[in-house]
Amino acid sequence: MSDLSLDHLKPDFTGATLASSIAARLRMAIMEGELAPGAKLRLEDLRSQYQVSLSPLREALSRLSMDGLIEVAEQKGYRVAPVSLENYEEITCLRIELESMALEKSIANGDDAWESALVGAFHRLHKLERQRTDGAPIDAWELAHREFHNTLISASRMPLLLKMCGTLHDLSDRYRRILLRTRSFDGGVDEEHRRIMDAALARNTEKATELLKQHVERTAANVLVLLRQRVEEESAEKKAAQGRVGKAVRR
Amino acid sequence: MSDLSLDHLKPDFTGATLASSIAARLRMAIMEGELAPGAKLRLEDLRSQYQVSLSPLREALSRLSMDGLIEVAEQKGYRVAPVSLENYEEITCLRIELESMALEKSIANGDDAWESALVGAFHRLHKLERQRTDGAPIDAWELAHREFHNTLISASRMPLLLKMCGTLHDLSDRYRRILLRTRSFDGGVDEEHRRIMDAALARNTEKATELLKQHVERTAANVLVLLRQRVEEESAEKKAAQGRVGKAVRR
DNA sequence: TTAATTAAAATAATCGATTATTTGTATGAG
DNA sequence: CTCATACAAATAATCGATTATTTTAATTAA
Repeated sequence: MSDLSLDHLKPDFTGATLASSIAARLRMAIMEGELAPGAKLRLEDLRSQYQVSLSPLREALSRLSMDGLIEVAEQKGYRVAPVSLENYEEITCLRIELESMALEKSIANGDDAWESALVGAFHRLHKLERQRTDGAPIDAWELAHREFHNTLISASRMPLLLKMCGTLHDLSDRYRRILLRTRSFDGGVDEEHRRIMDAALARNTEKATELLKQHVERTAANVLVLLRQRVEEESAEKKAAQGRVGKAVRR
Repeated sequence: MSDLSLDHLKPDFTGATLASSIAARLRMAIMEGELAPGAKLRLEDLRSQYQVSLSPLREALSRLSMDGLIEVAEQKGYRVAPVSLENYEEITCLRIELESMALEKSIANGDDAWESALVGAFHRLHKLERQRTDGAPIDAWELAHREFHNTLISASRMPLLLKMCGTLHDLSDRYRRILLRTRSFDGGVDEEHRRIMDAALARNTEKATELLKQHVERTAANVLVLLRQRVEEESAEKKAAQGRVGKAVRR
């Protein structure tokens, strides 16, 4: 059912190649913010940390760069993709446009298998949602959440579009996971998912896309509050640092 | 003005790294159909052909895979992305949606610099258009054409969207260049470009996006005629081959 | 004849060492 | 003191050889 590979989110690193295993581990570290946005990635450090040679490491970094999680500067090196207000707003805007389009096609084309896959994906997510208050299985929830959104649009018969939506979902998730780290249980999300599913199953395209849009926008609004705070803090720090340098130079 | 790098389309291969140089050369070979869709890419062959080691070669292939020009199968190898009716239809559909969105934003945000860049890009394209009957500078036209479409949407302030549009443009171009290889002069295209530019400069969003849509669809229709032929021929050949095998087995 | 099994060849993935480039630091001239 | 230059250290890019995996071909049994 799923055209969009979810392999890189699975917790086991038994990928066929070393490169894919390293890519998965790096991806997780970046998604969780363990590797901070904008951080420089020195090849030698990574090499010794993951105990691999340069070849698979470069391969892994290349792959992450194509998902927009890493920036590459020729001859200069790699760094974790920085975060910014503009970037998150663009990601959100594109998610709404592209996922809506995909959902519309999916509703038009979805068959019985799609319907049951959707019900199943929601069920799994719903169960994890209730367990989410006791912290532990956050990764499982992230995975189920991604899978639910992916299943929604999986009948669209547009593999490229699905890929784009998956990439945008990941980019968006990084912001959410970094900024909403200490997140409290939010029953509203679960209900939103259910209503989107219901509208999709009822083949009510208008309603489904509208609900999806609201769902994405509401999450984005929560993230944006904290992101704005963080950006302001950082620019304040920067100014303070510049002030100190100015004084030092002056004397 | 241009957020979207066009470096990889320039004819000089003086890229900073070997990997990017190889990537550019491979890209050109694929875009021109010199490396046929679906063709297997053996590392050893490429290595000896381009006189490089495996490291930069893999790096180059990774980069092309992220543009969808190459497919990677772990432990199995690389192949040139195959072509299909469905794939081309999806590319066209996405181009229309995404370029329209980008054009809309670009018209909303475009300043004086954007306007003059657009006029300049059209001028360069227009001059090459008239020379195009005498075959030679086809690459120059392709580059100017890409640059015109890119400039149209360059004021959208959405770098990710620009990147997606550029990628889709390349994918679309491969089909056009492979199938419309012996293309005769088409004055209509030039006129279409001019009308799109005029509508954009007049800030007529509705008209500009509609004209852009028609422009993309008209080109796509031309390609699709030949693509359908080709697909039919291939399936016929396949049947014939199967027939032969069947006979051989039978006797 | 077909299907399963195994050995050999071809091919992809990885490694450790080498080369090229950039970055940081110190020195000296204006 | 500032800017420029040159040197040294750090880092990225590349290479040639090695290891692991897949594909092909040959062989045998059903």
